[in-house]
Amino acid sequence: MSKQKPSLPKGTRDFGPAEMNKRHFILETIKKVYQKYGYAPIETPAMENLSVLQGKYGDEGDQLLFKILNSGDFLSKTEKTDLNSSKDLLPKIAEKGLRYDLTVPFARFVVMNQHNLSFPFKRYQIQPVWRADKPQKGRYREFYQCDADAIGTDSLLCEAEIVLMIKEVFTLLQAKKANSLDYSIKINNRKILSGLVEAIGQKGKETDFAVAIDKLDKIGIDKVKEELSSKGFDQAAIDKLDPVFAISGNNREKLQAVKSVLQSSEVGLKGTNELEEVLNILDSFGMEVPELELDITLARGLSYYTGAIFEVKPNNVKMGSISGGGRYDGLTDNFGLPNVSGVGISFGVDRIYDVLEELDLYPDNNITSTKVLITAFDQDSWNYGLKVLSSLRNAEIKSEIYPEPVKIKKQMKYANDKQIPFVIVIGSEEIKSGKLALKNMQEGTQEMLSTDEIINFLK
RNA sequence: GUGAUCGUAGUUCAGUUGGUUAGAACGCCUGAUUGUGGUUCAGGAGGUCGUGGGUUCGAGUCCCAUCUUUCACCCCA
Repeated sequence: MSKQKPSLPKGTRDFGPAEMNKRHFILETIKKVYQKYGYAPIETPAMENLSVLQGKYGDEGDQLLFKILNSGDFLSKTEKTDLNSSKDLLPKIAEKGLRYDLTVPFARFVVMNQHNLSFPFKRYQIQPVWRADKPQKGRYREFYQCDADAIGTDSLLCEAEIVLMIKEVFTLLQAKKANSLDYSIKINNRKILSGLVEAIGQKGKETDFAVAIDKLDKIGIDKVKEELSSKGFDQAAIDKLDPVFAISGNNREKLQAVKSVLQSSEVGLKGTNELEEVLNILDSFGMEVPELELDITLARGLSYYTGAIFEVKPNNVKMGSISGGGRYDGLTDNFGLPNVSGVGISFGVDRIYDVLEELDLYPDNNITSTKVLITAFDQDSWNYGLKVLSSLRNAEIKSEIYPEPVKIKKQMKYANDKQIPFVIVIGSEEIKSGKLALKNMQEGTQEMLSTDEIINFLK
């Protein structure tokens, strides 16, 4: 018998108590904001039928889906010739997959429950998703997304509220003011991108255009032009983009500049009008959002977006986007429910965790642990301690008793390791007098108090 | 998917041109302290050097494969 060392699948992690406390802080913050804006919680299964997932995320996305092998004798349904190609084999041996994001399962949920839902339907959903990616900085194979989506309305109020929610979440997360997260909420509209492609006479090449222009801040204008050229955009068309690359100023000024480039494109102008309306609504709220930045080059990879798109980028930490979203018109169409538009946002908890960790932004007293530990010298004291414990818990004081009356030193060490601030020591003298020793672990001081006095003190 | 990179005690890491019994710090356990943690002091336990092959009289060290880590590209939260 050889003992095997346990290990985790690539790109997955365990979380200890200290990490979970911080993660809960993030999750609770996001949840609080979602609820405040009228979103209701739902959950969907970890696995979906592959037919639901495939074809929604683009070719790259399909490759990153985790597939689940069919149960039983899965080979019995295959032919010898299927073994020649993974493409032929796959659908015969796997019909389920792990969810890749929360938006597509949500669209499925909406279609399946359309007759029970009241539209517009606003839901939030906080669950893990899985991607068969190669792990690297800020990239895991299992990670949590926190989505809020509003479906069944075209109102641009939803877009505006998304901006407000993003701002509120990141304001609340920065409980510790010593450092701060410098971030931008980037916004754009897929219709503007489509309009640009149309305006330069390259209609049909939207995807290549989006992929290339999205890299602008990373690789620069020249490289983007090179990439466009290599994707078959002719030089005259590329040159027409120069005014776009030159756009600067505040959000309103940028919008005006884009409009002039898009004069010939109906869809492009629709995009700029939508963005303008979002800015107007934000003004009506009377909220200043200096983090909001119109970025004509923002594209985002997911292929289902059709209107506004969002992305939140940290500026003082090297990390990809920590939040993203946008409007999608055709997602429920895939499942037989046309003409339903949705818009949503997703926070990437794992990346936000890494960013807050790097900037040391967690509040100091984030630990919700035991407040008092009862220790006992012998069995009689321990039995007495159970009554005390019961009283403490009835008074809603987080408390525990060391499970056995072992050496007091060991019990003390346990309290110390677990950072329990108070310890009650019970021995024969304490039982006799009814006054228990309450030790303050931080000060090292100790006083004799009755159980009631202890409860009043700790409450 | 492409290209690099890492792996030695619970943890972070040393380990010479290949050469006896693989070290340190921190942590852990025991005691100094039979009614008290965190400090101090003394002692102790703990490693088939990621895994599997190969070269060699001899491999932690060299070669190959594989898994894992980290990172860039592609793409993405």
